[in-house]
Amino acid sequence: MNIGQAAERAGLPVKTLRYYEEIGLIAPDRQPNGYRDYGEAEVHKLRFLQRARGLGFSIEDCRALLSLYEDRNRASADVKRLALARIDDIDRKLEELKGLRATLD
Amino acid sequence: MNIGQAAERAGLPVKTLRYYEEIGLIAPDRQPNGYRDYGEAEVHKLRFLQRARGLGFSIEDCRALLSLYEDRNRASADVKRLALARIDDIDRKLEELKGLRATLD
DNA sequence: CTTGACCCTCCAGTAACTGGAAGCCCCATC
DNA sequence: GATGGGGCTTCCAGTTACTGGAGGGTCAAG
Repeated sequence: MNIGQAAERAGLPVKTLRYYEEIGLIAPDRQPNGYRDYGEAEVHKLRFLQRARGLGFSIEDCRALLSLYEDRNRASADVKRLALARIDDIDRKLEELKGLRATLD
Repeated sequence: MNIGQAAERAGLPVKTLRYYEEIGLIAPDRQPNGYRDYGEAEVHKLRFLQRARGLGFSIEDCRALLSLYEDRNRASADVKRLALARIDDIDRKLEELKGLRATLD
């Protein structure tokens, strides 16, 4: 699918998808006419990025999270450690959000 | 207190505190020697900023949240609407975080 | 065969820091 | 009272993660 539809489905601006390709995060195929060609897998990852970025994870965090996501079958110690660390981050963020919400409420 | 201690207590780099002053977010007094002088109220707000920024709220969001925080007694319709919108944001973020956590888990 | 909505690249600008140079302030120690 | 170190000041340049815009190609519809 073209970049516009992929962007729409991921909830991200077209510009951001091009930027993600530039930095080597999500590299879609190209159609014969030069247009980027996104598949379901790409859209899935883009959605993941959209959420993670919105929650304050850096691009480099996301790159690591994505590699996790891709190699979920590979169970290296590194990958496990990373996953656990991220889950800790997330739990901390959850607590913070709850606190923020309570303050506002 | 000096900027170093305030930064330490807020969990933010010294540079960031100076930046926040520059953009008019948190403006501490000055000591006779020209050093910035942070009080408890400032530290409190800085901690709030630290958390909200880490959760992906923009500086402008934070500026609004802070004004909310300061005028919590003033109950204008605007302020209420803003608070409710932010709580919605937070609830959405909470859901997203839970989803992310589940994926990783 | 033109018009409008897409798409492409490239380059410049913005948001929110981040690092570094050059220099003042303050306290401790020789 | 000079001196050394750590923390403070301003200013300016660099980085990250986009964002906007110019200039131009592509494609389906009329």
